Amino acid sequence: MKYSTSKENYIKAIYHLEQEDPVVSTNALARQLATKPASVTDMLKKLNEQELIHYEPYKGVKLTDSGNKLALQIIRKHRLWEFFLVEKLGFGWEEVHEIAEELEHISSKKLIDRLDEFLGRPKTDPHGDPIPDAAGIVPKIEKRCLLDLPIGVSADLISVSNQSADMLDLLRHHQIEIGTRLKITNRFRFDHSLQITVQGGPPVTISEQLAAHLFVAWAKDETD
Amino acid sequence: MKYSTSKENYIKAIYHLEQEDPVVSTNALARQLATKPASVTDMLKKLNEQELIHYEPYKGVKLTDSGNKLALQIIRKHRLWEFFLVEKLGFGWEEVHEIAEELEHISSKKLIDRLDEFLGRPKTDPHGDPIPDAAGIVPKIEKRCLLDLPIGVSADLISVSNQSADMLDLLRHHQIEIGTRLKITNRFRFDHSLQITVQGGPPVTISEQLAAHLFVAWAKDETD
DNA sequence: ATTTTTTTTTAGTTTCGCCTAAAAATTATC
DNA sequence: GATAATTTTTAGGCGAAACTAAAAAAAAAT
Ligand SMILES: [Mn+2]
Ligand SMILES: [Mn+2]
Ligand SMILES: [Mn+2]
Ligand SMILES: [Mn+2]
Repeated sequence: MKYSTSKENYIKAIYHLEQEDPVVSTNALARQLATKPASVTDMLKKLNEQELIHYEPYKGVKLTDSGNKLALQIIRKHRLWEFFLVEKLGFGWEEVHEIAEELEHISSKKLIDRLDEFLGRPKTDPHGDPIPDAAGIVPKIEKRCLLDLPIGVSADLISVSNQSADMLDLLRHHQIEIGTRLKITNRFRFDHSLQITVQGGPPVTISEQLAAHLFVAWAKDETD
Repeated sequence: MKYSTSKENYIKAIYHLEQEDPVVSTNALARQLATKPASVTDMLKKLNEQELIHYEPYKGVKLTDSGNKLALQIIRKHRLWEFFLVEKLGFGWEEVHEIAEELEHISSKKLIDRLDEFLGRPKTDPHGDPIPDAAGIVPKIEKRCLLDLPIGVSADLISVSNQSADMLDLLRHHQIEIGTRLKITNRFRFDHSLQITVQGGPPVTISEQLAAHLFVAWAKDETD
């Protein structure tokens, strides 16, 4: 089955919002898709008709199994294209999201499987997000928010949960990227800002806001 | 300026039809785009409004300079993606046209220039058609129809003017592809079929129909 | 120069995806 | 529990891109 770009964007948005709250509201969707609640209601009726979602008026929305499967296919395409753009074409990781937003709607299944193979079946995209495989299975990645990292423990940056150009600019300024080793050396009560070291370099401070978007992994017993 | 997929397809179709006849008819466009003449008339009014074409009722249509420029950009994208699909992802040359028909509408200019660089700035696509450069300049490729090749002169296959799966299947059966060396050993008056050798192998016969879609280049004095 | 045929345009609909404004349902507050 | 605020849906409409059927213009044939 083939769906319009617009429908695919709705399904993907519902998938992402479901991660926060298992039942998705009309308003939340309208915000996410930069559209109006009335337009969302229209579309929800159609998606319900096609059994991609479970929808009852006033009761919010959930993906059906086939909706979920479709969402994962679109996310797979999005993240594989992002990987291609960064690794093969040399794009900066803050430039790729917008382009992938278009490429994710190219319909050929064979194309995406060949691309996956060509790229070496990557497990994560340039923002550290996991890439679902052809069967829709999402590799589980162990990660915790940087805010939860104990002082003095080294951890590697696994992913970022905000991919705005502004945030990624800031990260580049601190010379932080996916894979960079971070260690918290101090926490400040007043504004919850953190003093950290980057790759063992001199300590710098980052805001709570920034830290909240950084996700890291560390070994349980590693206290170097 | 950004145009809809539909408008881009019209502009490209007009460009291709102009190569045959400098003034393009409503019916010819409808045939090419698999749509109805009435729909074409509707669209021509809009394209005229946007000054992509010169259109007067009943007088046919021509691209304006900006329409021509746009057509070349779309063709550039189409052919670069086809090259990518064959050379990097290992697709057969008969599979790529349909996928490129979608990819050609991805809007990022930077993407296409990076892709061009990544591919090594190819001059021709997998069907032997020239790829316009970023400025819209089409490399001029010397070629003549195989039907015009004198008997006994060796020539290389430069391009094919039909990319249907059926025709490309037939070529594969004869082990003919772009770059293959061909020589005519006999012409038959009755049906204008040709006896040819492929890469110096044993002679085979091909129909006039097939030969009409094959374009070759040979040196003036080469008579080996 | 008519008449016939073909091509093209106009008129009127349809579907999709969006909008605004107003109504209805739900949720929060007093 | 009534009232107020918020959320969601309905009603009506719009632009894009297609369609069918009918009218008009152009081209071909007699
Ligand atoms: Mn998208
Ligand atoms: Mn990403
Ligand atoms: Mn196309
Ligand atoms: Mn081609």
